Amino acid sequence: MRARHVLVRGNAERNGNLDEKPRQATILDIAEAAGVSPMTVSRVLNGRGGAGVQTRERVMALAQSLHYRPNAFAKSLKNDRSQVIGIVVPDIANPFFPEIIRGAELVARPAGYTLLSSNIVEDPDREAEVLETLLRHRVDGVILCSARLDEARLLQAIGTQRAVVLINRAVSSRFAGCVEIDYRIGAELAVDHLVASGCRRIAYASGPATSFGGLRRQEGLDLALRSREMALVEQCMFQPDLAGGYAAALWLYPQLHRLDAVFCYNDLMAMGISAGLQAQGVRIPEDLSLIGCDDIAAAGLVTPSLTTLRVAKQALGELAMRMLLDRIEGRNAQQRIVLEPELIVRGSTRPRAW
Amino acid sequence: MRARHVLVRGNAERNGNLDEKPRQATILDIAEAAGVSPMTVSRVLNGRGGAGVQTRERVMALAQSLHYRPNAFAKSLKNDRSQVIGIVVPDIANPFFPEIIRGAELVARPAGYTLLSSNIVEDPDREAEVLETLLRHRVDGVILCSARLDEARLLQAIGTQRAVVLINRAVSSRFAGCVEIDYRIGAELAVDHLVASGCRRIAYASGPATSFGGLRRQEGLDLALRSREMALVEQCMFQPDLAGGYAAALWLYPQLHRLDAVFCYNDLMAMGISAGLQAQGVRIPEDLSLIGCDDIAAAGLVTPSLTTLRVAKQALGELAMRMLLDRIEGRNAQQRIVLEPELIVRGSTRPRAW
DNA sequence: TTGAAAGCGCTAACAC
DNA sequence: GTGTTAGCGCTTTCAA
Repeated sequence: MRARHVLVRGNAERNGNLDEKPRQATILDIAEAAGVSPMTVSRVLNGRGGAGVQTRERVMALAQSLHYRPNAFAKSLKNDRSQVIGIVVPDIANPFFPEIIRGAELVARPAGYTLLSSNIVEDPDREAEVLETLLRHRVDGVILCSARLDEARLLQAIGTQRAVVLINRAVSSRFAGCVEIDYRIGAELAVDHLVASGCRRIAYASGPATSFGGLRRQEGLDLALRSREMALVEQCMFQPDLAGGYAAALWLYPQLHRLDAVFCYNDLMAMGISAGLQAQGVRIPEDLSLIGCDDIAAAGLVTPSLTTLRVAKQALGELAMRMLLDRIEGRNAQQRIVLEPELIVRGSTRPRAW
Repeated sequence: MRARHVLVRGNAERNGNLDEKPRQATILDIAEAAGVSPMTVSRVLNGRGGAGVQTRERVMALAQSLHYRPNAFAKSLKNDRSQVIGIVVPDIANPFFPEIIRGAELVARPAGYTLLSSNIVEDPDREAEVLETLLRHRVDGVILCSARLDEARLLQAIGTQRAVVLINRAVSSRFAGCVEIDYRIGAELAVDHLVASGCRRIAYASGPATSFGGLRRQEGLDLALRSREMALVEQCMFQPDLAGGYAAALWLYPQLHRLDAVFCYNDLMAMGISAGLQAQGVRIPEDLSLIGCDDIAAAGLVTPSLTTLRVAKQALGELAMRMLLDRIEGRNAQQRIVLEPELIVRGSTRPRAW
């Protein structure tokens, strides 16, 4: 053993109380025990070259036996990188989003990043707050799903983030990458199908007014209907979840004589409407056709099974994460990705033959 | 303005490249600008007393205009507390868990903690890995849902965490707090109901072998059946999700002549089984009664609607988080909480009158 | 009321 | 191959 390094603090001194668990071992503890400098330990532990074989082995063994665990803070503070990525979703309880998170995770983990997911419960203020928290934690990047903030606040909030990818919300690609679903095409497909199956009086049960995707859906509906010299008969706005769907059902019930189909913001809403109306004796699709959006797992299991626009949720998450990693590393090649939804025809709409 | 503090680094120097965004302002930047010491700034920003009114105002204004944002790492490194709590769930895509997370969040936020949720995709190795990551990030505590690790690995993994609460997994309360569902009582309720509605030949579609709650369910079934001089007719083990349910349906189909009811590990499985069997022409509940567990939102919407054991998911999360906060602060008063599930009778089991 | 010094754990940059 | 120095941003302790 060579130079012996100064024992900065004895164990007794480091523990406030000797009864407590011993403090986490640090690189310094290993260095002392191994009789080398902290720097050498750091090198070994990080697999950088330039360390004698015996030294390496001694250090490794000690790290093991002292239960050494690198302190992520110290590392991040030093490196100015946290290896953490934030993902923000409007509602974790909507099965649409966990699938996106899964996809993102699939890409993030092998790349050495940890995912920090936050749920904003459909509240724009909370969204700003969450973004701020992520900023304080110096996340290396953020994926923001269906941002509910208005343009100004959004730009302000993401302006200071290191790298951002938005899902279902477009901004100039200078500020963030975007992965979008082409809901206009989706709406077109839906209208096509409804009209072909004999529907003429279509309503739109929209979600939050602040939803970018919701606007796109509506534009798509308007365009598709106008090209057929039709128009939306009715429109209502409720929370994009089951409870919102029930509420929408109550609202729709007295208007049923004027309608023969409802296009819904998402599957949860459609399922709520379906259940709510059926409880009143309304027959789906005989009395009313219903189309959802997302194709969450439950859509195929409810009765009647839900006709819906399928979105590749996991792919969405994967693509967004890949794009974010590119942006973090300064490879900004791809700025915008658009996915097209697919119409899945099931039992909540009348067959075309009708 | 009084003493002028040394300008440690000019802005140009601090930014590698002048074209890049300016670096995040630090407490030092504010101190320089305000002509006070960093310490004073720290005091003001943290609302600790002991700072002149004018000083305070000057500092506050500067923090604002420089877009100061505290660096969570530096704080944590210094304070040895991260104000972050980890929550680990087996599968984020199972609607059961987002509800727990929501409950936990509800309690954590007002207490000043951020939630870091991780999904282990039903893989014990991944669970150990995730726990290790949390440890590196020095989370202040961990809520572990339905831990899949065996006892030895579990104790090892949680031994070094600062505070731990387990959901649906019991260990000595020295190591962790526990919040449990009393699945034995649940199973008893289920058997009661099945027997009363004329079922005699009951099977159990179990989830992961490593699930503590799964074992409890089975024990409950065994006890309840034995007291009636009955026994499980059959038992199978599949993934606790929809796909697992479909698989179970395939397996069950050829055995149907020997069965009149299946108790399922969770609702997702039950829904999968229900859909799978109905696709084969099996009538539920006429040919087979089905009971799920959890009462996720979809359970009431599928056809037939699912008889199930309702668990207070959000309460579960809230209670666990409260217990964890207690533990973090050394108030270990309450060590174990048990919640009882409630039988929700719906359409997937025959009426008692039968 | 305010400041100086020191250190949390780790690692680039530069010795040797 | 290995060590020294310095500093990431913040706060505790002690001093003025």
